[in-house]
Amino acid sequence: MRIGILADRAGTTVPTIRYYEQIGLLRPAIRQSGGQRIYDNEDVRRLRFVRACRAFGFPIDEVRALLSLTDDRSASCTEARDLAERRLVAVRRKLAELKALETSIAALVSTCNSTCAGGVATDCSIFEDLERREAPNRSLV
Amino acid sequence: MRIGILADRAGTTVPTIRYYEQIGLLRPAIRQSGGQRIYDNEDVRRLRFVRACRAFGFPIDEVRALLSLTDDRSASCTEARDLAERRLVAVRRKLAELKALETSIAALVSTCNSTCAGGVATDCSIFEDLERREAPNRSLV
DNA sequence: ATACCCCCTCAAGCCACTTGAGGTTCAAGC
DNA sequence: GCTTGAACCTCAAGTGGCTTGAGGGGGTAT
Repeated sequence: MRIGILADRAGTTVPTIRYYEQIGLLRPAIRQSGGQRIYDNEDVRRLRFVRACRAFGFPIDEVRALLSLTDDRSASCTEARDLAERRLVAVRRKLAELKALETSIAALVSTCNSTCAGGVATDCSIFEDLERREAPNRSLV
Repeated sequence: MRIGILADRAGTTVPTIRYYEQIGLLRPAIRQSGGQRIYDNEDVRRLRFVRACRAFGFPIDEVRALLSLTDDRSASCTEARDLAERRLVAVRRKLAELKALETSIAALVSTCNSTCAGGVATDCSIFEDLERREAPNRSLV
């Protein structure tokens, strides 16, 4: 199959596939006489796996590690589990940050609504709140 | 005061301040004879405001908008509130994504622990789960 | 032969900084 | 007055994970 079909089947885009090939995450595709890349069902499976890992938030380097684990009969399952566990910890940390952030922004909005809605912007409570900096420290998005 | 002091007082770094100046988020600093940037307390206030906005997750362009609102006597407070509300919606969306993600990854880990811990990596339940792609669609981090 | 879509490569752009190289300024101590 | 060393300067490139754009070739249906 050609690259556009692979992209559809794996739920991603053509440039992304070429990008993955370029950084060595997917092995170089076989080419037709005209230079066009040709893929098979195994490529669909691998690309889906990569996209699933990415959707789970694994960075590319960890996807690389996971990919190689899927082929390594000498590796232990605990390596995969440990990667997943570390991901889980990271996700939970981010979740806590984001919850605190949600609380803070909601407070920003509701204070403005109850004390100054419709007034002159320069006097808005949001600016006072932002200058007092009650925002949680967080890894900037 | 010099740039290093400003960085400390605003809880950020020297290169970040220069970067903000470069992109026009902070106005160009006055220079000493030797070329070194000099700041005053108003600069501390503005930089703190910028960092607070960033900590709240506002992208640079929105920080720019918020900064100009702080000075614009003809603007309405609702403009600031609307920006904050849109931010709140975005944060809540991300929060929902992250919660779903947490559930999925936790399932990944616990299935592995109960069915295959210590086995050969190639047979790990994590890979089966990832290939079945139960990950939520999400804006990739 | 023509139209048209899909494909190709290479390069640059995005966001918000961070890092590095290589050089200058300034305050303190001798 | 001289040396040291921290703090400063500029300019360029790197980070992650793609996306976008320019400019051209391949494949197939009419």
